[in-house]
Amino acid sequence: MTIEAGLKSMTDAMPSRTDVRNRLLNMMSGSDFALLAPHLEMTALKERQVVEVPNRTITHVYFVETGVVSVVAVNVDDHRIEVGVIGKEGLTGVPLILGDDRAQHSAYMQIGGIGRRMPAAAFIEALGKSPSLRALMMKSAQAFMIQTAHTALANGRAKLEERLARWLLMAHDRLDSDAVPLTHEFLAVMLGVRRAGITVALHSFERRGLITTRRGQLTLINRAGIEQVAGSFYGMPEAELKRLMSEAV
Amino acid sequence: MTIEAGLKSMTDAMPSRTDVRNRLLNMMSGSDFALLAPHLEMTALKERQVVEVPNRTITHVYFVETGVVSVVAVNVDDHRIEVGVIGKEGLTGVPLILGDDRAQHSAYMQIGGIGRRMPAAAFIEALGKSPSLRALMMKSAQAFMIQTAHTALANGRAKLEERLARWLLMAHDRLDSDAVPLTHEFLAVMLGVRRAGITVALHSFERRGLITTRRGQLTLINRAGIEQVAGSFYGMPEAELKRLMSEAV
DNA sequence: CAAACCCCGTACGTTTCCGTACGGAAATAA
DNA sequence: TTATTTCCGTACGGAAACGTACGGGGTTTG
Repeated sequence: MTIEAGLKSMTDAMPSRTDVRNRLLNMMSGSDFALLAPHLEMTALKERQVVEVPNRTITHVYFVETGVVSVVAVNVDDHRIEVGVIGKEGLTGVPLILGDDRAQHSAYMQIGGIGRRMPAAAFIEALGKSPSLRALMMKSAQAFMIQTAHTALANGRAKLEERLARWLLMAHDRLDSDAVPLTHEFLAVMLGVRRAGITVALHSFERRGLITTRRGQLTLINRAGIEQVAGSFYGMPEAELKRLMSEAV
Repeated sequence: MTIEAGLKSMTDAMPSRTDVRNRLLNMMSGSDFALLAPHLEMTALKERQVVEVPNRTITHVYFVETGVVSVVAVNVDDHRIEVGVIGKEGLTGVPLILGDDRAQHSAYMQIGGIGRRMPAAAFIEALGKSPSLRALMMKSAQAFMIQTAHTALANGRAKLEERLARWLLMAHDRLDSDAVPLTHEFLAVMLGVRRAGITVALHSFERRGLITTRRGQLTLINRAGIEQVAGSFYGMPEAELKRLMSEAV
């Protein structure tokens, strides 16, 4: 199926489908891809690069291929916390899918990578033309919403170590390597806790043989063990994503 | 406009628009209302009545008119926390709007009331027929999503008193009275904290003249004061709801 | 009208995490 | 190489909320 679709898109002038690593672009029908392809632009997504600013119009949607986007809710009092992450399974600009043109949250590359982007207007136009594309994008939005709900659950009920484990697993799912290139400081911002709290927790993980650490980087070496730490705070949104995407044919 | 639309729908056999108190049903076009009306059924929404069960197909959508629905995320380990509330501004069954037929979360009447409900299948069919209805429902879904994101923020960063104040304000927005008929126990479940913690916090509110309390009920008597306690954890989702609904014409 | 139940007030020791802060080691810039 | 910056390890007192529990006063039920 993938091969067939890939070959089909080869006949188009636009980016060949075979080298696209975003899962949504991969799985959508050839005709939906053809609708988007003329507007897709390959782009580097550098660490800390901002893709959405709260209260501002969304200019582009980004189909992430490698790297991880953090979506961070911000208060007027500068309280902030991550409400979701986006990687190769998704795209930024979820509000556009629901007919809103503005970002409520801050979104930026937490871990650098690459992706394809297209202007918001072109994306909206394509959505208007294709019910099947719309359906797929809405399932993606739904998956993101489930993730956010579980972030709320974890924030309210889980301990620091459980939340940290959950975050590492979500990042790992979206990376091609076991290395997570992040400082304690940034992990702390995402989870809304002290930097020192992260340091201590990671130490504990390391002592238990779950990860190794270096300055500005940590590496998962026992994923199953980390899953055990996260317990039931990890997994449900991931299973739902799988379900939604398989339903989407 | 409302009058005109109201008169128009009077010509139909189905529920007259004038006595409908759900804001979405109020504001949608006469033709969209006509699309739904034949399937709408007036229904009592009793305290603790379950409207959605996790992992089960959604049978009906409920347009709430009075009362408050709690949407509660549940873990396999029975950790639970409220991720959103729905009142007269919205409807239950948000996943249906996004093309999913299942509920991820538990949803039940936290405060009893009345509403109109319709079978999921009929709702989906109506969505398929009317782009404008779809647009309105998606804006509603978007508003709910924003609320959930801010619940995640509050759960992660706010103190118990701030979160409790936020919850009381959100409930108050959806009630016609200043009385909130709830036990400490249920407030505790929603916020994911100890019952005793709620008791102490409410006491503090009462001492400060913000509320009065009775067994199984509390009454807001100084809303501005409660807003001050909630600080910036309250308000943003409410403002966004307003914006989204006014944009929706 | 008594028994049972539910709800609230209160208490105490404990856990978790915070705020803050300081110094040293590693990386980067000059 | 040296200076500067960034990042990490560690520490300490304190705040917030937890788990648990007990009793008493309302409210419902038999």
